[in-house]
Amino acid sequence: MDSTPPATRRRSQTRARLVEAAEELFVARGMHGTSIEQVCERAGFTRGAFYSNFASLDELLVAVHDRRATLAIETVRDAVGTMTAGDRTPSPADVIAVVLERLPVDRAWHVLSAELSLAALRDPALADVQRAERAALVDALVPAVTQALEAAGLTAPDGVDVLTRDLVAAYLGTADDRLLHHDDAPTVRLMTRVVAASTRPRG
Amino acid sequence: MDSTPPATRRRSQTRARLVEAAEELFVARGMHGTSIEQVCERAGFTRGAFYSNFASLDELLVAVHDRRATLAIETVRDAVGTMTAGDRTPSPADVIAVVLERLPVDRAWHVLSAELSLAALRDPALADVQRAERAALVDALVPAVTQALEAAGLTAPDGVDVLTRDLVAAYLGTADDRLLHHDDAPTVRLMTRVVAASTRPRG
DNA sequence: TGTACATCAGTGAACGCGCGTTCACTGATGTAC
DNA sequence: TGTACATCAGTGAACGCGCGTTCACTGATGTAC
Repeated sequence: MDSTPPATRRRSQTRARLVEAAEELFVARGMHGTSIEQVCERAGFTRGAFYSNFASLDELLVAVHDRRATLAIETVRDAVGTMTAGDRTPSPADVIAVVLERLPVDRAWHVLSAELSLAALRDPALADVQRAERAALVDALVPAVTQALEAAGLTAPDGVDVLTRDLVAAYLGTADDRLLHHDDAPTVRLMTRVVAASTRPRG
Repeated sequence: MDSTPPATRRRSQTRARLVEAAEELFVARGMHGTSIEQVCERAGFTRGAFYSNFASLDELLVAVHDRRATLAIETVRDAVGTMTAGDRTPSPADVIAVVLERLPVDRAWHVLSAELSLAALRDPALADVQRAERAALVDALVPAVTQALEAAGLTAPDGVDVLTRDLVAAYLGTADDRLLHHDDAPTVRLMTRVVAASTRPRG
């Protein structure tokens, strides 16, 4: 997307500040409700700095998402690591609870995902970004699900990766309800149903 | 939302033309990528006509959604009616297949829903619109699900409405995949799983 | 049914601002010696 | 370690356009008689 990689330290710091400012503004007002000038002003630069680092707002959106996705993956890995380190072996319900609790899928994440979804429906390059991001999230979750199934004495006939993808879909499909009602129950119920229907006792 | 109801025939025609133009543009360029001037130009009016009929772009978005939602509900009812009229009694798989085939949840619908989701996260009034729209869709589907369960000799212990809501969530959670990969399989699989986990043999 | 009148929906011109984009420049950063 | 120089990142002013918003107006629509 960007032709020249950030060479100097100064440059990468500028990029980082622009990306952070853009993230805050995109969440608050939407990507198309945000002007390049607003991003630069919040980051403490003049508009020229933007053009020296990015070609378009879309490119900024991708950078914002790269950052978010990286943080999300790290958080998931940490959560999985914590479960592994404990004495008790986790059940599927434990995994669902822990992931729900730790996943940084808050209002901000949801807003940015919706923005990316919209952009992806209009630009194939952004569709690839979205697909890659979703896949990375699923990959990061697979070990947790695998481990939980083993602990519970269950197998997933279609494969753990398929089950994990279904769980993420269930999670995202109930996102509107969850965020607007502030109630995890529908999400937990649907995810539990998915696990029940997609697993069998080991043997 | 709008203080004065469309009184005269002329007025309601103007509104309708503005709403249609807005829908096309919102789908193509996004709500915030669309200017009031563009809407008016496409509808064949000057900008004053917009201000004579709507207070803001948000109000136009609501009008666009009201129209879409009405059409979607009608389509679903027709599909349900068709199934009822036939000789065979439908199975759950039939219901899933028919609804998937007939639901007007194409790219355009998805774009508009994403726009509404975004707007709803910033404006409680729009969140109510979104909630009502989702609820109306679920309500329209409940008879089809009820009928399919009866035909298959199944009951839904948590209630058909809950199951239907889960099915819609499953459908929406796989929307990105479905639209980007042009593959219904993940959706069908997830919905089938939900039915399997949420029903029991009648008895 | 026709005429006179009142209402009001949409016109179109005008104002001005925010912002995208460009570009000659400056001063900060890194390098060679 | 210090100095001279080259590079290049970000500045800030300038240009102009698209568009939001307003408003006095006109001519289309509906009503009273």
